[in-house]
Parts: sequence; structure tokens; C-alpha cells
Amino acid sequence: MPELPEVEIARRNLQRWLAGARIAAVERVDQARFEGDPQSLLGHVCFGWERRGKVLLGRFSGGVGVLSHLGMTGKWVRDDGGRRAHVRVRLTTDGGPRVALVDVRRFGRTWVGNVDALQRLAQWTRLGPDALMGALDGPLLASRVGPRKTPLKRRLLDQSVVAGLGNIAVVEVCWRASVHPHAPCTDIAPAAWVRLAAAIRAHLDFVLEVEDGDEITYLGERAASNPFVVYGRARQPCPRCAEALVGESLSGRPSVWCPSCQPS
DNA sequence: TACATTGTTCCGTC
DNA sequence: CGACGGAACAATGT
Repeated sequence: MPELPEVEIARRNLQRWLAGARIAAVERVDQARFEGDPQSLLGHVCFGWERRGKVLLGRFSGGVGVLSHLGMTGKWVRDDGGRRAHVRVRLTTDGGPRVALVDVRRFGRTWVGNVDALQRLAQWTRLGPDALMGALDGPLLASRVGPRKTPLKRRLLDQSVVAGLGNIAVVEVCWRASVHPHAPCTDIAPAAWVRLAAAIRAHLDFVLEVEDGDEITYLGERAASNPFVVYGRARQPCPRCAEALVGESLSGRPSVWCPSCQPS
């Protein structure tokens, strides 16, 4: 699923493919899940792409912008002209490659319009500090989460607390930091917050490195491999202590943890 | 066919 | 009233 690293890779790709290029044609293949008219990009030059959490923002000449949330299965790909299912919109540039938004489940959403207006949307403004932000250390993370009894997992999944972590990231981060995903936030010691902040950085850097490229195969797609340390590996031995990993739904989402390294 | 899957939001409870 | 947490919602492949 597209979480922060996958969205960051999409940002780099869009930057490389589109920055400096003029949009020569917009082909909207599907009506659903768009707000604003993609045709308003026509004739405009792409200045660049930024990212906050899992949200992409493209800036174009004339004050036009694109806000893109990939949802569960969305991805931006280079369109080589071959047949491809689930294309929602296709952008043709003068000089650069053609680029397409592909989204099987259609949980992704795309807004096109005045870039200042897009930046005032809740989807952009409600986001907490980006999880890749250098200053995200233990104390800052603890203060963002706040003194709640709520399970850690639920708070880390809240994009207004820290932006960019999804279910997979939270499972991986909790394992790396040796903290139970359902630990009440008020029970987490300062040293554990430091480990959690470091684990967020380590996990994101790891996934960025492993998945960097023109197109990511999401877990669950055909021919997908699992690059994660514990996610999707219930009942397998813990890589740290060899105890069998436990898989169970926590906060309504599939979780994996080690009952020995991450005691509740 | 029913279900799994996600981020987000709603709503009931304490 | 704020904190909390279960559940609904979107859409579609298996």
C-alpha cells in the first residue's frame, strides 16, 4: 500500500518526469474520484512536486495545482503506451514521457485547481509534521501523541499526529522499537519514545532504499514480494529472539508483534 | 457470494 | 465535554 516511502518515491518520479515539461494533452479515462477538472492543466508547465505525509502536491504555471492522495492502490506510472488496466487519468507532455494515474480500488482522490486553494484543503492543512522530518525525535513524538490512554497504534495512524505512517509502517516501527502496538501511550517511557522515533527513521529509510524505482509493486498485487521485517509474517520466528510472531487485528487493522520482545 | 483491504470519519459510551 | 474505540464508508478483485 502506498504509505510515506511509496508516496515519496512517486514524488521523485513525478519530479523527474514532469518538472519543466508542458502538459500537451489530458485524457481522463474515468469520472470517479476527481474534484476539479484535470483539463485545466492543459498548456501549463510543471514547476515541481512536493509531499506532506501521504499527500502529493504538484505546482504548475498559471497558479494551477494537483493534490493527489493515492488511497489504497493508487500509483503514478510512466505510460509507455502499452495496454494497462485501471488507468484513471493520463498526462501527455511536450518533451517528457506520458504519465498515468492507475488505481484499482479507486480509494485514491485527486483535486485539480488553484494551488493556493488546494493548500487550504483539510487534506493538506490537517497533517501533522512529516514522519521523515529530521527534527522528529523522541520528545517531539511523545508530545505530538500526547498523554492519552489510547493504544499507541491508533495515535501513530492518526495523520494529524504525525503524517505518513500507515498500518504496515506502524507494525514495523513498533517491532523495531520493541514496543507493543497496543501499549497505552501514557505507559510509554521516554527511552521508548526515543527508540520509536529512531525506528520511524530506520523503517522509512529502509523502505525508500528497497522500493526506489519507476514502479512499486504493492503487497497483495500479483508477483509482489514482501520486503518487510515482520508485517505479513505471523507465526514465523521473530528475527530478534526467534519466538513465534503473533498476528491479530488491533485497532481494526492486521497487526504482527513478538510476544517476547514487545510485551504488553 | 461474501470478504478483505485502506485512510478517514462518524457515532455511541464513559 | 473530551477522550476513547468500534464500526461504517468508498470500490473491486478474488
